[in-house]
Order: sequence, then structure tokens, then C-alpha cells
Amino acid sequence: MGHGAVTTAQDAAERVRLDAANVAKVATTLQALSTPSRLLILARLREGPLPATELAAEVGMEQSACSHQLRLLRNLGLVVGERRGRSVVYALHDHHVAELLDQAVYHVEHLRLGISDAAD
Amino acid sequence: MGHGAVTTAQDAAERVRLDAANVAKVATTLQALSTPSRLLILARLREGPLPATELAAEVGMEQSACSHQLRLLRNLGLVVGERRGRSVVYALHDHHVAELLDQAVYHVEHLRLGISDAAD
DNA sequence: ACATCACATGAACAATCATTCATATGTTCG
DNA sequence: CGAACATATGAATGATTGTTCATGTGATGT
Repeated sequence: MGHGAVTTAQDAAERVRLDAANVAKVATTLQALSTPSRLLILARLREGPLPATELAAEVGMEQSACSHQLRLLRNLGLVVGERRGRSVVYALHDHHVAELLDQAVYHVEHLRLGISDAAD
Repeated sequence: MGHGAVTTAQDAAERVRLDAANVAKVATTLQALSTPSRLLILARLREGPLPATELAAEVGMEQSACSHQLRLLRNLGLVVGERRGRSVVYALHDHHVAELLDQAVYHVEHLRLGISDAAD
């Protein structure tokens, strides 16, 4: 597909449709990127694999809270955890997760959004 | 920046950092893409502007529910609404929103995710 | 076996959210 | 003005979510 090594989402824009079957999957996955705690976890893992406890420390979360979120991310297939002695080393599942992160951050940062929010 | 007309997020990967100040903004914005209803709204608007009522009909939502979500998206700067007679025609704010959508959908579709979820 | 470290899990709770219902605001036409 | 249409808004509600606390499970070293 595409034209070379790196496939951008631009190529896909004309092919990937957001029909009713896909919406749920996309929504569920994007929800994993919609909270500061999980976003920090993923951002840290993007720089390289890390044992769970060190990860929790670096993102400033309690061990338990971090573990709960890691389970969520694992269930969604965004991260993987491999046992290494006593530790479980976590890492992003593949390059799609890394790129999804990059591109989300990039585009959000470039929106001239005023963010007034209000929840409801 | 970049190297030509289209700037990809790959270019930005090395520059845009996800520090503590950015996380909240990114999380809040991505949350707007994390629900089927809003995802459908944005996906429909991506194909072109549309009056609120027609929009609600096409995505299968009640008028009120759709209006509530449109307010949320408006507050976040993702969509804009312009009065045209009795109607208010909604549209995506700019191309960044469109690309954010495309790329999110593209990457999520290409994750070999099993989605078992479990919420908590 | 025991103590310790590393991580996972379950229950519980406060907070947030998406939707519905009813009603208000704004606009066009007769 | 008054009726009909188009959209927005507020209150209420059921559902979901992120975190904490307490405890469980697994691995290592002595």
C-alpha cells in the first residue's frame, strides 16, 4: 500500500470508512487515549520498555492505579507485558500505537482550540 | 517545517513532547473522539457541512442529544456552526480535525487488537 | 519454609457522562 | 401577531469510569 516505507494516514483517508461496524472499535480504542494517566503511561512507554513499578513512579501514579490502567491497555492490545524475573516489563504493542500517539498529539496541539469545555 | 506541502505527524514526532502541560489538552480533545455518537457526527461532517437536524437524522440521534454533543464539540473547537436562515449549518473546524479523524481511524483499524475490554 | 519484592485483582466510592424529557430561544411565513 | 419550524438548554437519571484500600498471587534469595 502507499508508496514506500512509511505509510501515512493520508493514504488511507480515501479507503478507510467509518461505518457502523467500526465506530465502536475506534471509540473504545480512542477512549484509552483520552485520560491523562493513560496518556502519560503510553507516552513514557513510547520512549522504551519499562518495568511496571518504575513506570508507575515515572508517571506519578500509585502502583495499583497504574496496574489497573495497564490491564485496560493490555486488553485493548495497545501494550504488552512480559515477565522478566520478578518484574513485568511493559512496552507498546507495535509501531501503530506509537504513530497513533504521535499523530494524535501533533494534531491536537495544532488545533487552534480555545478549550472552554463545560462537560455538559 | 517538514519537507513539502503536506506535513505528517511523523515529522512532528521528534518535536512535539507530551509534557504535563499538554496532557490535559490532548486528553480532553481525544475524549471527544471516544464515543460512537460523536465519532459518527464528526465522520458525517467530514464529508461536508450539514444542518443540525439533517445531521441528527443521518447519525440516528435524537435532536436534543445531537445538539448537546454538538455543543461539546463546539466548545472544544472541533466543529463550527453558522446560522443559515432557520438552520445552523455545522462543519469541521479545519483540516486538522479531518486529519485527526482519518489518522485515528486508520491506525485503530490496523491495530491487531483483540478488544476484550472489561472497563475495570 | 519464610520473608520480601513486584505486580494483579476485587470491592467500593466519588465523579463524570450521554441520553431523555420538557421547555426555551430564535427564525420565517401568512 | 401567531403558528410552525429549527435549534438550544436545563434538570434528572442511569451508566460508566478512575482511583483508593486491602488483599491475593507469583518470583527471588537466604
